[in-house]
Amino acid sequence: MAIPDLRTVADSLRQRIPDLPADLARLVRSIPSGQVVTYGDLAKELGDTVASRWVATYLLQPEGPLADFSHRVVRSTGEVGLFHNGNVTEKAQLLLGEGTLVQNGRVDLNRFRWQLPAGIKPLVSLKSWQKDFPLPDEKRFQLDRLQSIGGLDVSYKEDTAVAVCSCFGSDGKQLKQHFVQTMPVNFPYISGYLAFRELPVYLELLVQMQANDQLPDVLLVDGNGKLHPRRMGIATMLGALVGIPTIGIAKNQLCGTILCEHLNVGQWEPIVASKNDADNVLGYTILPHAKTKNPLYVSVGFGVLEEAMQSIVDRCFAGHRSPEPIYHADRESRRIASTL
DNA sequence: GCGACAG
DNA sequence: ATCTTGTCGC
Repeated sequence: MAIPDLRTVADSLRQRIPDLPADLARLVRSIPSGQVVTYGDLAKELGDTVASRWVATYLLQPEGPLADFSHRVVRSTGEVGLFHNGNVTEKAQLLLGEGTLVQNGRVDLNRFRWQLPAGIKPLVSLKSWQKDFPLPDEKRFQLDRLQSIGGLDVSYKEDTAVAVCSCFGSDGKQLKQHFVQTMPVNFPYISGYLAFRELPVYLELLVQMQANDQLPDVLLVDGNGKLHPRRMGIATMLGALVGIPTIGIAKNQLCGTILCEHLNVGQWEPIVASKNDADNVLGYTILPHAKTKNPLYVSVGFGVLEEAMQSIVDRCFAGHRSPEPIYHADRESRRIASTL
């Protein structure tokens, strides 16, 4: 696959990403006085209950934009729950003032629960996009012609993302140069949907690198590839969008089952879909060195076979937990974000 | 109460 | 990811 014009790719991707905070705001404002919904009701209406945590933290922000409405959102047990200003008594008083009975700190959901109207569920659309994500023909990856390895990571200063791509030689240890891209972010972090938060800034970064004719031969991405509930983590989506081989490198396990009971340093151990589906290898876990007891979770993104993936990642280990290109991108993006 | 979810 | 004081170890 030839590398497409990334300006076009970046623009069309951004158009397909929903405005989740606006969708949540519309739902919360639609709750009538005298009625309540739960955090999970809102998440379900957005399309995935996994978004419950984001819904709760968003509504509980101290100076949040929905402060005038969020008292109508309670826990699934009926408990009134926390309030954005820390004053749980005020939340109960506001509910009582609207005619919503609060007894022993709880609302009777059978009586006061508002049925949110069924609408377009943005997270359902994103899930089906991931499930059917178009995977172009993979360029035959030549390990012996590998010249540059890029490491990608993002840090944040409030709602500004700072993405860095650190370019290393094929030895995986020598830094050649690095590129930086900053962009405001709107899409929240929701487990399983990381790509929709971080792809826009990555693509803008790669647009810049393409203009300088400095795109690496392979990209190590902070996050997962195939090791994902829908087998479509950020590394896979990014690789398929830009036509560059990618590898996903995560510091925490998102899904899957590790069959072996003990990890030996430097040894690649498979992560399978489940005990019942033990032939379905989604990725690998590896302990980079004896100093850390925390392993990494590595999976194929796009356009790389597992053998080449292991060879590339192995040569990038040099005393840190993360492969050097990712380690450098992480440190540099964090440093720049802290100056904003 | 338990499980628990990349960044 | 970020927030955040002290603390442990090389």
